[in-house]
Amino acid sequence: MGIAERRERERELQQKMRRKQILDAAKRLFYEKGFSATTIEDIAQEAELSSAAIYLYFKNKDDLYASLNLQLLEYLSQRLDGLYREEGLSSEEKLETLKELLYDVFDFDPLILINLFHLQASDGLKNLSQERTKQLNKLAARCLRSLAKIFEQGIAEGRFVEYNPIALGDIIWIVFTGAVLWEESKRMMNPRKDYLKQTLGLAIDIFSRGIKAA
Amino acid sequence: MGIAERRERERELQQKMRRKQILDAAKRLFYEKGFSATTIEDIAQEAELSSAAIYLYFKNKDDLYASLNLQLLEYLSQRLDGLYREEGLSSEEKLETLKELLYDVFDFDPLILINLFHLQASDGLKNLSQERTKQLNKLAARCLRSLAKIFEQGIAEGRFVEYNPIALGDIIWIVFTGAVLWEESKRMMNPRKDYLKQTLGLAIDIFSRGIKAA
Amino acid sequence: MGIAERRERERELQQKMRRKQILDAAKRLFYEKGFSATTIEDIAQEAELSSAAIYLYFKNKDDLYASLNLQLLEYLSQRLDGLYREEGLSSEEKLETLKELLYDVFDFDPLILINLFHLQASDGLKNLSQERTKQLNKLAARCLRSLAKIFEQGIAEGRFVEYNPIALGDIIWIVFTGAVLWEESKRMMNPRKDYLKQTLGLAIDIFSRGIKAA
Amino acid sequence: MGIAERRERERELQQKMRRKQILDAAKRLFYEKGFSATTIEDIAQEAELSSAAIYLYFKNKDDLYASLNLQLLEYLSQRLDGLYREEGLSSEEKLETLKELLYDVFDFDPLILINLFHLQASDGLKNLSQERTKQLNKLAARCLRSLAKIFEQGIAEGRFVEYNPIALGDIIWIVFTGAVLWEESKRMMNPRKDYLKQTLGLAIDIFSRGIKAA
DNA sequence: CATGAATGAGAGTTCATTCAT
DNA sequence: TATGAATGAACTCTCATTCAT
Repeated sequence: MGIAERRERERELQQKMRRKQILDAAKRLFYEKGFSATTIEDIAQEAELSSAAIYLYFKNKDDLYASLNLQLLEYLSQRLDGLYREEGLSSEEKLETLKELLYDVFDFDPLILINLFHLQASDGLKNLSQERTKQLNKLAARCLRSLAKIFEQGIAEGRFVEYNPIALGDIIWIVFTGAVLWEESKRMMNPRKDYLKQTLGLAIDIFSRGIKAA
Repeated sequence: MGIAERRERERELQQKMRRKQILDAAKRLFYEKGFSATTIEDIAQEAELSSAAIYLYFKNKDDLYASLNLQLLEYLSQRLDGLYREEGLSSEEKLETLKELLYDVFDFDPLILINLFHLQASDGLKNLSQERTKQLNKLAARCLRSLAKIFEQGIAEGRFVEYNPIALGDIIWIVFTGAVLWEESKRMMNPRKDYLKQTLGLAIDIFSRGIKAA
Repeated sequence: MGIAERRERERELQQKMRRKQILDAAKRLFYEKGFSATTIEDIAQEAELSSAAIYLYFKNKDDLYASLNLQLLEYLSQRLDGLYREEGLSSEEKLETLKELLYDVFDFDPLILINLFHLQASDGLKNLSQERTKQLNKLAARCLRSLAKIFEQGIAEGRFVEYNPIALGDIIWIVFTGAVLWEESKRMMNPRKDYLKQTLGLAIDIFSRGIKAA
Repeated sequence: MGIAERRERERELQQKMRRKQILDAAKRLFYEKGFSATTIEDIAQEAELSSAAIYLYFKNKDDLYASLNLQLLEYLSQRLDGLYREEGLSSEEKLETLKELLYDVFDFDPLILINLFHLQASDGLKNLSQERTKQLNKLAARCLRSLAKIFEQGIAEGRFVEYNPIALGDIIWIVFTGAVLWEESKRMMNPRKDYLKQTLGLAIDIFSRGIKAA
């Protein structure tokens, strides 16, 4: 039984590694060539597998794509939740920290993040299965809720102007996605330095000043 | 001669109408189903033509797509340029007007605007012809320049904090695209009311407060 | 009535010129790009007409192609017939003259001649109407008969070895077509000087020596 | 290991058979209907495969066509080279043998040979990839060189008149291609007996007499 | 578990040809 | 007579997906 168990565990590990292998390959390719221009065959080659093998790990192309994004959204959601629950920081400090956090998340995996926003921004969602869409939405909603909560706090503490905290959360999200996509789009034309950190930092600074109670 | 001339004019009018007919059909479909999921056949049917006829008016699918976007970008570019050159308004008033302007542009043709941002945000650009990409970039650059100029003015007048005006222009652009895509994405899940105007308004208000010189 | 007549004549002249205009354009294009790669639109543009207009003068693309070839075949047939009937020349002199004649025909219109042999050599014939095929065959047969007759004479006069004159005619034809196509094919790779005259000359010289009665 | 090896071998065999299956189907169809009138679908059906499957074995239609021709050209090239290097034969005997050899090659695969000459004679070459064209030319050049060498020998031995051996090689080639195409073209009109052997034989006999040193 | 082989379905595109004007 | 506009019918090629092994 011990043996069977070990085998079982090994198999699962193996499976997870294969999945990761495929996801990594896909991530790179989707980022480089875009979703529709990336073929399963491409991914298979990059992952050193046959294209048929992909289907052992993912139901289909869309599923693969969504899996990719869920991963990061989960991470982001956790980080935001953590920030919101952080006891030792004032709302203003939290906002300051948010700047770092968002850039951190981007830095953690820029490719996947851009993929995520592409998904949000384009065809992607329309061809996804209901179930996947639900999952993605649930996570995105959780992220936004965490953001809103931070503003709620600040308002309650009298440090922020009394705007609708949900709207404020949305705006942060908008700035984040907009900035990532925009800087990415600029980089596509002219792959120079990466201005995201600066742009995002400035945007959030201005935003902070803009909501600070007089 | 009069006859020939009239015929000529009529023919041109006819042509323009056909183009518009096709562009309208395409716009709706791209918006509904996304670029790659929309077939030429779909567009042709929607426009009540044969698919071969589409090729009389557009070189290929990409060309059709780009035409769609150029149209609006041109419009936006003109409006922004107009605003920048407006003599009677203070920088602050211009910022206030910008809010309206952006919403106007969205209202003028939401479908096409979303298509435009999808293009920026996704696969689109990668598969476009060099020439088209250049055109699009040129127009986008012009928009951004107009935005930057407005901030330049405000800073020169001492009304705005001395941030880099180009970066400020970028941030407005980011907020605009981000907001349109985000509200759109929300609407896709749950096509309720349209919150863009409010969200965009609030974002720009906060932004204005944030850059106002003390 | 005189007027009507003149008009009638003018119209016919006009028609003939248009036909020629089209045939010339087609000839050049078929030669340059090959039959199937040449579109009616191409021809129309080259002839400064609309593609629809082509159909006023030719039933369809194949018809146009065949017309082209009939023209030259007719010319060739007449020349060969003339040579055969020539009274003042011995069979050997006729063979010598044949050399010139063939090169003349080529020189008269290389494009069309190559087209003709392409037609013989490739797809062309298979998609032609029965009627056209018949016409072409009749003319080709007449050419070959003339050639055969020349050899018949030579044999009767005891100057040529007693080979089957029809076979000899075929061989001349074979050498002619083969040489034109081969030199053309060489020229396609490397458009240098034109060796046809030499090659053809040498081939026929050798052939002459080969059939000369001892 | 033995098993893996055997499987490997079996797979390769299978692959080769499929390729041959396709090539055979294509050969027949190209011959019957010509290159451009033959669709991939036709070939697929004849080979009892899906049209998509064709693309597993050949890059595209042109590639398929060229493969067909390379095959035979290679064979011909080897045979000619062998003849040229043959030690036991005099130049005259080699010429005699050439007659047989050429007919042999034709007999070996008339369809493919005619396809080859069609290719040389028509559109084909113009739409082929540079690389393929090069390959074909290289082989054709090799054939011609072998022919030229045979004549060189004969001239050196004083058995042939001192014509340019390269030109003589060309003429043989011309006669061969011309004869194949011409007899084929006659057969197309009237599929009776096959006179190629006779015609070719006679042509080369006459040619031999024509270059024999006095 | 992994894969090579195969395919169905469809996409974009081209073009000879027609027809109202 | 001439044409601009339109189209039907193909054709080549691609790709996600399946299945026997």
